[in-house]
Amino acid sequence: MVVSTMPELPEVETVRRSLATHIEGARIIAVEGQSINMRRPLDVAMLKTQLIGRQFVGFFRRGKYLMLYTRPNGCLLMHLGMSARLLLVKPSQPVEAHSHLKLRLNDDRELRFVDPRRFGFAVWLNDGEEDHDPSLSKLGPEPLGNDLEMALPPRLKSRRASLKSLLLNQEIVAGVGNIYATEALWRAGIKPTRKGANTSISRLKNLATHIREVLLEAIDQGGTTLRDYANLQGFAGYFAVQLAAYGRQGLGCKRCGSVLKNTPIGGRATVWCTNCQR
DNA sequence: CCAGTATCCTGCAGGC
DNA sequence: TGCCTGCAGGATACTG
Repeated sequence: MVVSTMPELPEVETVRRSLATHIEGARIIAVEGQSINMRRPLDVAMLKTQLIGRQFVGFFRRGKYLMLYTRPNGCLLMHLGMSARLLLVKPSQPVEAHSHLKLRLNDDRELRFVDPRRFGFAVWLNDGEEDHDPSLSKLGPEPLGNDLEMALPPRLKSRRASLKSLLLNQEIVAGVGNIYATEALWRAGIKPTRKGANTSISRLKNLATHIREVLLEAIDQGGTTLRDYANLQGFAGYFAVQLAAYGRQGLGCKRCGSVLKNTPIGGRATVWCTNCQR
C-alpha cells in the first residue's frame, strides 16, 4: 500500500493522516538501510539504536515536515523533499530503487522511505529536541488557521521581494510550495512579481484567505497528484485539485480567457494571467 | 538584514 | 534508437 505521493503541505498532511490510520500502535522490530548523504545525513546506525523496540504513537505535521512520535518518547522527523515517497508494504515485496530506509513493523509490514533525488531526510529527535531543531525552529506560521489574515500580511508588507518568492520562504509562512503559491496568487488576482511592500494590506488579507482555502481544498481531495506517479503505484483513485494556473502556461485563463504566461521567478516556474493578475 | 543565485541529486520528456 | 538539454513539487549556503 502506498501511503504517500508528493510533497507540498496538502500532500504531507495526506501522508500524516494515512500514517495515523495505518501504523498507529505498530512497533518497530528492525531497521535497514545504508547511511548516505541526503538533505540531512541519513544515519542508519543511529536510527537502529533509537527506533528498534519503540512504538509509533502519534503523527504530526509542521509545514512540510512530518513528525512520527514514539513511545518511549522521541520523534522521527522527516521531510519528503521533491521526490520522496513513503510506502507501506509487506516485507517480501520487491525493494524499489532508492529505498534508503526500511522500518520493519511487528505486524508483517514495512515502512519504506524512497527518495531518488535525496532532497528529503529522516532524522531522530530525542524528546524535546523539536524546539531547537534547525529545520523546525525558524518556520513561519501554519497557514490553515483562521488567523492567517492577521498573521501573514505584516510579514509580507515589510519585504521588497516578489510575493511569489516570499510565499515560498518557509520562514514567512510554512508549507506553501510552488504549486499552491502559484494557485493562490491566481485566485487572489495578484501578479506574482508584485512586491510585498507594494501590496495593500487588504489585498494581502485576501491573499491569505486564498492560500488557506486552496490548501484546505487540496487536503480534502487527498493531495494533488501530479504526472501519473500515484497511478504507477496502483493508486488511480486520487484526483487533483482543479489547478487554474500551475502547468497551464499557453492555455486560456479560466477567469478572463487571456493566454497564461510562464515567468520564472527565482528559477521556479510561475504561471499567471497578465490580464487579470495585477 | 535582505534579495537573488548556485547547489545538492536522479529521472524523464522532448528535440535532433 | 541514442544522445543531449532542460526541467521537476525544496531548502539552504553563499554572494553582493
